Amino acid sequence: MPQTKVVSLEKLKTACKNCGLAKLCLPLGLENNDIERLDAIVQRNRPLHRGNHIFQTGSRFGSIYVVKSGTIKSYTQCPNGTEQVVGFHLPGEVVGLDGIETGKHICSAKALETTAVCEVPFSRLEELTATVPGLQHQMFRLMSKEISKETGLMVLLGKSTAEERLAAFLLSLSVRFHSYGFSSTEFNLSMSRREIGSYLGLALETVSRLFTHFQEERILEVDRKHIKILEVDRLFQLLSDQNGCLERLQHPHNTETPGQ
Amino acid sequence: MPQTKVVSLEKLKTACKNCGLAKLCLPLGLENNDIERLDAIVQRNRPLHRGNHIFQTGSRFGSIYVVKSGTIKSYTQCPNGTEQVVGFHLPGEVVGLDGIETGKHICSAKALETTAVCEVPFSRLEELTATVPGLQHQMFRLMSKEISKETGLMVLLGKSTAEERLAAFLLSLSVRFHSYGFSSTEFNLSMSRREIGSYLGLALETVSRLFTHFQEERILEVDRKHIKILEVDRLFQLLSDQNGCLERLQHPHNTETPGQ
DNA sequence: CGCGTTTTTGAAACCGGTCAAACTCGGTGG
DNA sequence: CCACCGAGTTTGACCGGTTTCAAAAACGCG
Repeated sequence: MPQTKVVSLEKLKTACKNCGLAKLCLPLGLENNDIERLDAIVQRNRPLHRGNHIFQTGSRFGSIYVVKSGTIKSYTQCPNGTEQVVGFHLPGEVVGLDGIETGKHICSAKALETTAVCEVPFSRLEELTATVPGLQHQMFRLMSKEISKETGLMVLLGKSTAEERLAAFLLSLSVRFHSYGFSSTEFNLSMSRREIGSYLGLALETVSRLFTHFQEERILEVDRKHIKILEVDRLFQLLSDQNGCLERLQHPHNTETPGQ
Repeated sequence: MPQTKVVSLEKLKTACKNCGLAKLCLPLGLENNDIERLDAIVQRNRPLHRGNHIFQTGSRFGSIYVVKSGTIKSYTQCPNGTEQVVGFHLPGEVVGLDGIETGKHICSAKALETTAVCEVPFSRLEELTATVPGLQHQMFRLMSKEISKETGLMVLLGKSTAEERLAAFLLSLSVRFHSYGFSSTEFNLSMSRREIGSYLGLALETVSRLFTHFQEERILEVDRKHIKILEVDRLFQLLSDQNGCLERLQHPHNTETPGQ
């Protein structure tokens, strides 16, 4: 392997720190200048405060966003006032793909805590994906992953009990935190019980009861927003008993290299 | 407008008849030879019989498929034997996008009746999307639509009652049949009560009861697989009462031209 | 015609939702 | 410094929609 490859990887790591989207390029070994070109179109906005919106339902779609730190909640507002959470986005994850089809966002996205995002203007990204073939493939993969993730959630919401849903949710968070370099067993929930419930199709009281139940069972230690997972295996058991198919669908983060 | 444009549209219609994917190009006005190139990579396989698989869970991903006629069901098999339906695909709709990310399909797809599909080898499609910029955008739109559709279903499964789910399902079928040139008020269900229930997260008995209930209410006429919608408005009412947000999410088939 | 599959219908059990009240915590202002 | 307030959470009791179990009926197919 020539020296340029090493330099390229070094560049990549820097770019990766700047913007989670660059992670996409890693399996691909893009050329030096390609990475710079990707990096160049990324806009780094100032951090969002709790409650700030990235975009709202119906607003014009122009960019996709990569979470650098913090948490983004995407949700829809029903006419009767209640909101329905459709996703939580952790560092490294992408928000806003829903708007591509119609040119308008079909849901709103707001920060649950102080959050930094990278804005990637979509038209400029498309120019780039057209000229960098590997990048196009990565975009397809990214969107395919989003589809798989939602399919998994569908299965969860369609078949599972409240217990299974919360277990799956906690494991999903655990896996995702881990893959982004945080602890997989101890973390803070940035969302409320109500928001978890909305996401999982449960009443907030049910979520609360389940947390205390898991604590009584010594599966978790719960202190308000702080979660410590004591027995991951028992959480997994709760899923695999009924819905083994979830493991496949729910955790698309065991990213193996494609076509290999 | 020059003559070539007219010829182009003529070609398009032919291509459209051959393969639903070509529909994607319509809003774009692709050049003559571009359409031919798209058309050239499409493989037309012989019709599938009821029960035949297009692909199965874990099999290598190589192509996406466009339904020409009939119905495809995509589903996952849980280890305890029960299956979970994750989608029904009508003529004009695409199957197999889930496999792009990992290179393996995460669900199985089989024909519910005699069904014809076009096979589009993905690597060749990618070559084409890289050289035909408009086609790339259409692919992004297609995948974005898939994401929106699943988001809508998530909301449906998370919040709604059994009645609302079946109403949404019937309306979704109605809209889709209509947009593909069939009657929007009278059609045959190619799937069983059990499959509908699995898809909507309900027991098959519940689905059956709801059909008789809708019939008693004179909203539907049901004769086994044959459905006649008597009062579309009342079906819509069932949704809008609680979940007005579904209208936006559930029916991404009101395709307006993007960015306009 | 007879068999198996699908659908319908009934009755009982249960999970989770709803309503209501108590409690905790963080923040604010007297 | 503490009393107060409101949002978020916990806990309890009750209710209702769905599931489950069971059996009969309808239909499709050989």
